[in-house]
Amino acid sequence: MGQALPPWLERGLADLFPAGESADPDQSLAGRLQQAAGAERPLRIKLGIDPTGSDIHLGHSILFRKLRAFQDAGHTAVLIIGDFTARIGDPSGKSATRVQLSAAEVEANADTYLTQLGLGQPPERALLDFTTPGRLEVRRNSEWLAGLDLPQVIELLATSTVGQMLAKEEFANRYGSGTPISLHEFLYPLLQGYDSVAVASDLELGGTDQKFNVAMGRDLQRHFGQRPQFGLLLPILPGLDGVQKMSKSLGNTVGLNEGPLAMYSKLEKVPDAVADHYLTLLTDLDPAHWPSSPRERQKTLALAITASRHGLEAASAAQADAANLVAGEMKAQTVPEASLAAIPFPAKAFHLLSSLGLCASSSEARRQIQGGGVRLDGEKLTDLTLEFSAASELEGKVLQLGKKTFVRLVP
RNA sequence: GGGUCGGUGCCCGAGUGGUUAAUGGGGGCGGACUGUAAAUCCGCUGGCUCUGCCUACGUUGGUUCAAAUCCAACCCGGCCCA
Repeated sequence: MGQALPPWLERGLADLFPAGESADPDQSLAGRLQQAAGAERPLRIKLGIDPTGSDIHLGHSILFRKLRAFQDAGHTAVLIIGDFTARIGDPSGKSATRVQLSAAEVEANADTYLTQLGLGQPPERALLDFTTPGRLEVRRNSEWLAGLDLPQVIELLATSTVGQMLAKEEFANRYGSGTPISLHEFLYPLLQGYDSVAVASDLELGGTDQKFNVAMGRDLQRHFGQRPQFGLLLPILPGLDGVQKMSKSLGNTVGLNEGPLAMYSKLEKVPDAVADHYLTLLTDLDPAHWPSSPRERQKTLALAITASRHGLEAASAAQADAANLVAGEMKAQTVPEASLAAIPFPAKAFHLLSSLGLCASSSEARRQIQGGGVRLDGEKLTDLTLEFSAASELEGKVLQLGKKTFVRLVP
């Protein structure tokens, strides 16, 4: 009989492989943990991130939360910034070839990522523990990938077959539907797998869509004479629509950078069907204490998640504000401010909306006004030609777009 | 390399010489409704401080009073053959 895994590790697991029950440290993670504890050697937990976008959202954060849990248990997080592989583009979950990024873009994205993960902040405020010695290694895979020579690349390619590659679901779908697959995309799983070799990983974290790549890491570690890593996969977080995965391109995300009010008011309306996933994957609340009313459940998860990012005080304030705003009252204290300094006066009302970034374009702003979606201090604007002659006319007023976007105008 | 089909707005997809930013769907945004949401119904969905002016149907040129629609070259892709 094998030992049980600790609850913090099991929470929210979608897949763990190999999942042997024995005490064999090569087949059972419980065995491996025990062996590590006995040898006082922390495990090396690999998580690769693809710095292709600049904003981290809750969907990403479930992996970081798990990585943090390993850190807090004394293990070493090996965060691999895929600066080299980002220039290829991960074909996972993609229906088309990804755009390749320039080295400069990738580097800028990587910096933004680390900042959002909490670089420079104390562990209690940050997503990852950046400060405790021995808990974090940040590596870039260009360190080892950029220097590979052709014979080494060929060795990598030789470990896998076209049939294996085409067995990967995304490739199969694309091939089957006639969507182009460039040859270099086959290199991605191999290079990501080689990352595991380069950092001698004991366990790799990933979403369920990463199973192929994580398994590839095991194959390559074996090929290069290393002990293969465990693969620990977490579910893909459904987005705010409750159906598709959370993804920026689908517009169903909650960004870690969002303010408390925006975060809370988005989260309090996640569809009931996915509320439990959010509670499991994004909070530490004990399921025994989850409220039974669906509406209360939404509020609980929204409060807990917002608090984990902004602190309980700010989250509670956001909760109160959200209730007020929905009730149509204008009491919010935490309405973000927008400066009028850059607006040239006289200014048309629709120009104001686009210049302040509430609307994507001034044409859209006109349409919103026509559609009755714009209010100033609670009063609906209807006149397209409305013009303000000076900033002083607007200072201190609250401009509202739709039900959830508010901005307090300041000089 | 050869043959063949194709590249339309955020996405899919009509249109195949003639008012009009270009049918329809999806998605998105706004309004009503509601426990927030969903569902449903309604409106909007290229840009511009806009009673008008720009830019648009792969790219560049051409034919024409007039082109997304015809012609040419080029670029990109699918399929079949090599």
